[in-house]
Amino acid sequence: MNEHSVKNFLEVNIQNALEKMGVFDARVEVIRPDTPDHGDLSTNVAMTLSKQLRKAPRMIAEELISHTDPSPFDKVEIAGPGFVNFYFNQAMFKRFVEFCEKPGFGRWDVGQSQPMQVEFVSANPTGPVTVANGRGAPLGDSISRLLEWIGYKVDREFYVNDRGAKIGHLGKSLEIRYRQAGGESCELPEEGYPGEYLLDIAKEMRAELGNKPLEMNDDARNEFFRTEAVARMIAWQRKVFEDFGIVFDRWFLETSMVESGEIDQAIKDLDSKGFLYKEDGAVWMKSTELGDDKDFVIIKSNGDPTYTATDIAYHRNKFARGYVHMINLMGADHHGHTGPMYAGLEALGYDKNKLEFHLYQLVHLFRDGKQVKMSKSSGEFVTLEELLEEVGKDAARYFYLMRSSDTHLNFDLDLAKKKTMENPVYYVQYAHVRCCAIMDDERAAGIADVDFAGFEGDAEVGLARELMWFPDEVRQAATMRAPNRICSYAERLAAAFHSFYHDCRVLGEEDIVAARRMKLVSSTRAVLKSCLEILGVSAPERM
RNA sequence: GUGCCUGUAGCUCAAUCGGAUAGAGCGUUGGCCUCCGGAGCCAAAGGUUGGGGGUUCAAGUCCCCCCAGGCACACCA
Repeated sequence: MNEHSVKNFLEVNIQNALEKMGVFDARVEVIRPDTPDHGDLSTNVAMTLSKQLRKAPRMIAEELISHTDPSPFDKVEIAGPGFVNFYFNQAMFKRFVEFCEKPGFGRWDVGQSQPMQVEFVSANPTGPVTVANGRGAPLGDSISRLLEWIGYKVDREFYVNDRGAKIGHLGKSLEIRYRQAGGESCELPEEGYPGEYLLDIAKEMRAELGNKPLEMNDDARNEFFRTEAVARMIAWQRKVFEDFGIVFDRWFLETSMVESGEIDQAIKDLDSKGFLYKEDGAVWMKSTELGDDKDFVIIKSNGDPTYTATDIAYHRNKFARGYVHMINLMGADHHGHTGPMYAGLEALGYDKNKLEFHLYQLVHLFRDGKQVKMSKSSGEFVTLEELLEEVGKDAARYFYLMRSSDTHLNFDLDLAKKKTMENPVYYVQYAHVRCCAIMDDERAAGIADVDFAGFEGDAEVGLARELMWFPDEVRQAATMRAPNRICSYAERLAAAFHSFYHDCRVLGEEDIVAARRMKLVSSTRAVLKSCLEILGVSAPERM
């Protein structure tokens, strides 16, 4: 329950009416009509109850209306096949708009402070985060924010694959770069990482440590460059995410599970449950017994655990931490990974419903109307860092978030850089700026204290009608893990405000009008600010 | 070949876990503003929701079959 929610408000009213009719178990759904002609709120409950009550929907609707407290409404109508449409009176608009500036407006307690975890990005520490896997960054962060808004305690986590062949190559590459930085002429191996970033890191280290690392014996030196490379890559990535407004609560190192024995233990447990067998020198998991379409390898014939094996151990570690729910954001290319993961965790007896894999589709960049080639060898930028430099944090985050994560994202760089109304992030931010401009005007002082009855006219009511949906939008967006819904809402609210701003003067009007409209302005400012906060976009006071 | 995602206005995308007449922005066309603002507002035109079946009071949404695009299908991570 949330007293600020218009949906909850009507749900309660309808539940009460239904109880008077002797119906106690109905699932009441409140719908926001697509046009004000259909009321401010609507319900289809008369239709859904039709079968159970063996009555025509319109008859149920009539009975429902006769048992409903009419005081909050101008009118209540039956429409179409049996919708019941509710039209708020002015006092109700006033009531809900007045919630907007209350602390906690839009927040819910559905999570009851229970711990939830969101793992996102988790890119290999072998290079910079790219624009493609960078989509997970604002997405994971905003989903986390939404979950916090509905009352969960959220841990943001980044899983670092700091083990295995690729990391070996990374360490080796760094060593070569280190030698090059010292004037040695040597070349990167075939599988090495050719990016300039390792050379930069090598130079930096060289300045600190001189020739010392090269004097170690082979094992110590390999280990040194490996761990040093990973540590410095993480530090770099962490910095980029911070510039993006994202702070991870935890960077979980895969190697920590080697030291703790968790990987071995996970494999042992899978074995003791009877899910493992040997074939072709490798150890396999019988995931087909759990409904998967093929078995997968747990231990390679060289004795190393596979990525899947360590990831099962990792998720087991997560489960042991007691989260009520875990979300794992991954690029769509990791899709094939979910089957084996679920199989492994199910085999170990965990409730797989607690773990949610959320896949996001790929990103395409467009510049000058043409798609930017994303190959690493091309000169065009591909890193998140470069994107930030080019379009700025606000536009980058907003553009990443404005589309549903399960469609491909066409990121228009030119549009993102435009400071015009075509650019949705400016459209929304500018609405906020306008609110601030009015409120900061010296004529604004003191006019808010006048009491008034409600809102008048299409522009005022239209804005009030949009404002009051914020809590329900938050709830819906959080439930669907869909920050893009907040973008849509913010754009609708901004549009309603720009329209209001055009039609209705605030400053200089007679007291009661000014006070009424100022209420809408300050409420809009508060709600827009909250929207932008969820998106991780700044809410400027002037532009 | 198998699995997943996508297909909606000229373009980019929405559409409340099945709701009413499928909506925005851009673009096009035409209007409005001596304003707290032009980084603005209003309006019009633009649709067989890829195609075909099915489920029901109701389908862009759910099920089945096609078509098209994308992504995966390793002893990589």
